Amino acid sequence: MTSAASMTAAKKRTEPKEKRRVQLIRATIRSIAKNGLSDTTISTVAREAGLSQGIINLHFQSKDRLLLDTLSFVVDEYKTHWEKALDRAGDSSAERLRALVEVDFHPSLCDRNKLAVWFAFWSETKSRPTYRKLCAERDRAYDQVIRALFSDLKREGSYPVDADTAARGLTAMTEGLWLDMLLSPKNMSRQQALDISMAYLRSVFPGHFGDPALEELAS
Amino acid sequence: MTSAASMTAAKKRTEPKEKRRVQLIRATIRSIAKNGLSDTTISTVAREAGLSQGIINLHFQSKDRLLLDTLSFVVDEYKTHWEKALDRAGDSSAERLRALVEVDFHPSLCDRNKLAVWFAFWSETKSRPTYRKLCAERDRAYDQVIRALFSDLKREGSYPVDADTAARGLTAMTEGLWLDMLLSPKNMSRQQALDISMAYLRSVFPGHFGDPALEELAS
Amino acid sequence: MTSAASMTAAKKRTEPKEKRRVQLIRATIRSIAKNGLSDTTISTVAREAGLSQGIINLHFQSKDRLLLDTLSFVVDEYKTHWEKALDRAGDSSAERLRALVEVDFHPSLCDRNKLAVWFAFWSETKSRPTYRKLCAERDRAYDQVIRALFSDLKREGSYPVDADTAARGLTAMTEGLWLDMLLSPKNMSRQQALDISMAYLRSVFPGHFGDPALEELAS
Amino acid sequence: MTSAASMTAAKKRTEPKEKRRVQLIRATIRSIAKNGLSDTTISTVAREAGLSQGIINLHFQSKDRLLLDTLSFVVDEYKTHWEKALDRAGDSSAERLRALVEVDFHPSLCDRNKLAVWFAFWSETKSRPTYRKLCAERDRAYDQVIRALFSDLKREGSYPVDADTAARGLTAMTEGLWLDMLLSPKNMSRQQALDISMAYLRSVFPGHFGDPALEELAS
DNA sequence: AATGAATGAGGGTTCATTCAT
DNA sequence: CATGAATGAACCCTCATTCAT
Repeated sequence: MTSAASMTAAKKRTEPKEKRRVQLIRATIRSIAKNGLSDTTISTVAREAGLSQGIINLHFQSKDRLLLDTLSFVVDEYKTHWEKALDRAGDSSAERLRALVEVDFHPSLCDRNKLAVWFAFWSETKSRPTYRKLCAERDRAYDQVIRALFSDLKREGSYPVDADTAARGLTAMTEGLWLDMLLSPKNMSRQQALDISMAYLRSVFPGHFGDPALEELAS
Repeated sequence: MTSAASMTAAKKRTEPKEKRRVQLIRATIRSIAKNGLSDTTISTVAREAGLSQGIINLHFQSKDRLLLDTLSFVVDEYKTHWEKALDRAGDSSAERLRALVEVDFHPSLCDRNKLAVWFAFWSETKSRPTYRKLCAERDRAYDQVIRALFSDLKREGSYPVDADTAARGLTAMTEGLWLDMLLSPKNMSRQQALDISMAYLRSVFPGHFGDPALEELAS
Repeated sequence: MTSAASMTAAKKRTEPKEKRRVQLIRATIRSIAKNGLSDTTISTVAREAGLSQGIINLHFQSKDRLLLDTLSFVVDEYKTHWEKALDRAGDSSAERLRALVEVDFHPSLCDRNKLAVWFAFWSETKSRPTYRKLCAERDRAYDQVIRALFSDLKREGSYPVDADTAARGLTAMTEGLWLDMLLSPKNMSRQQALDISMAYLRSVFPGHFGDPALEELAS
Repeated sequence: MTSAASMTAAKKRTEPKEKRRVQLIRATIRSIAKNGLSDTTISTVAREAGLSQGIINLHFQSKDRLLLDTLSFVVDEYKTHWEKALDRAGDSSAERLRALVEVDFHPSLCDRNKLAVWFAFWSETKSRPTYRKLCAERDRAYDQVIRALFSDLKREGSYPVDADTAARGLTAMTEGLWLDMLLSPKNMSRQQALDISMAYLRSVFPGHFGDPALEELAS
């Protein structure tokens, strides 16, 4: 057997493994959304994935690991989208800020299943240091960028509000809008959430962030 | 035996029952905060209350009812404080709005244990219609009042923002601030949360809601 | 206080006690009939009696004692009726035998609640020596009398069957008829059971025990 | 791999499942006989089977279903033996009747464990419609055959007794004999029970059913 | 004598995990 | 790799018993 052949074999053995993991993580997300975290069992996840019960302890050592890896998956996905958005955005702080807000309400991140997952883990953060650690990383990086952008904008013009205060208001508002979308999607669409966020930015930085009509076209 | 004495005797038999219920509900709140909703068992609640396991099915028919009654308790408590705050507040819309915001961050409502409870139930709302119903009631009443106040204020001066949009931004921001207080209390104190909210109101209604320095003194 | 007075007082204290015991035993009988022995709890009995839960351990030391006393009650009642019937009966063996059979299907002994109790205890006899002992006493006394009567009758005429065999056949048939009355009362009335028993006696002792038409009038 | 081999493989996965079920049902029968129905727990059954507690809810969804399936098992087994006996029996009604009586006291059906089960379920029949339904089926089929045979015999000769009355007397006597065997096996052996039954048939249909000495040889 | 709140052992059941296939 | 039968700890709940009133 040639080295190339064995490599191929190795690939074949390991690559599907990663696919299975993702398949199971997606099943976990659906199960948490459908049944809640306390009613998510190895059995509900396996059923959601269309596989047998034993498979989870085969690919993850335990249910705890599955949940942690699911959280990691969502955290990483969020970070990736957010960095890509910054890369694609223009140079102006306003544009970059808008890009971040838009990605927060982009369908691929902001769907109800994933929101359910975020809040499920957040709500157990107080009792699970491991969850907290994973979430905290995301928050720190995100906060820094947002604050920097707010500082930049503040320096450009003369606005009454303190930059940090306004920045933390935005992140809080985003989280609150996510909650509203989770609790009653009929009363809060992604578009409405985006509008509310942009209105906030306009009132903090009058003159920037165009006017509502244009926003809608842009999205 | 006088009538008063017999009344006392009668009370003694029935009153403790309600006291026990409240005692157990408070234990449930602590357990949810300490262990998370999925790790809150009849046993953890009983231990938290310093009583035996059997007592919970004696006063609540099932664990499910205990949880529902706990949610009801928190919902009712919130509503009560909020109505009292409105009663005490002055006549001006600005004052009434400020009163509502202050009550949202008042220690008796906004302590970390209760926040943990709110988010625990919110996060299972998608899979538990009963939870949703209880939460929805609270939200509806609250939203209406907030929007009415925003409408009033908007009518008083000429501000650029749409009243509803701004109102929904406030409720979202409040929820987001609660989440931040739950996730990292070191980074978000009640006072900071209040400051951020008031800053939001100032930027939406320039001229109202005084200036930051005064806020701090007032609290 | 005179001696007479204290005796009266003592009576008053003890007499109702016995009444309560009987009241509770009757409630136990109803509960066993209604719920079965395995679903008869202290609570179902208390409810059936219209009294509080604690009362049973007050009058009986334990649930086990309550059940044993209930069995004793039924056993004693049966014995009493049966002895009275013999006292009232004439001198001829045939008459005495008929009297015994009639008492076995007399409404006061042979009602469905009590049948349910008999079979409930019988069915646990294998695992409960105490039950067996109580039941065995009844059986022994009853069997002896029946066999004696069969022997007497046999001696009077010349019948083909062995007396003991025929006697044991009768007791077995009686028990079987009780079971049929318990299982499907619509298919087996007291009168039918009596008819079947008398027909048995007639075929064992041709010439005795009149004919069916007369039996019916006699009952 | 041949088709036969794969069939074997397939069998190995599914067949043990049915075997386990029967194994557990047999354990249930032993437990009911040993402990009584009210003291038969999932734990006693599992211990009797030498397996773990969880296995019962794995193969039967609940304890209730285990009990129902146990009853069904005994009912079916009885029916099977009884039909086979009829098949093997000769053509004459007398022979067929004797065959039925013999099967009622055949060791494989009439052992004390199974009798305990029959009476355990019968005694709860009043409070459990599901038990009643299962038992009623057995009774109906059995009664019809017995009555038909009694009718046939009656038509053959001229006997004084009503066929139905005599038939119902036999079934009742059989049940009563079973009870006696359960309550005091020392006083009632299978042979004695058979003798008593045959004596009954002889006295109802004089001339048929040979004489006792021959019976003994035949069994 | 009677109540009913409280207890805690033990019931049925669920479920994460293991392991033979 | 994947399965699913089997395990047993831990869950929720019931219930016989105790005890303060």
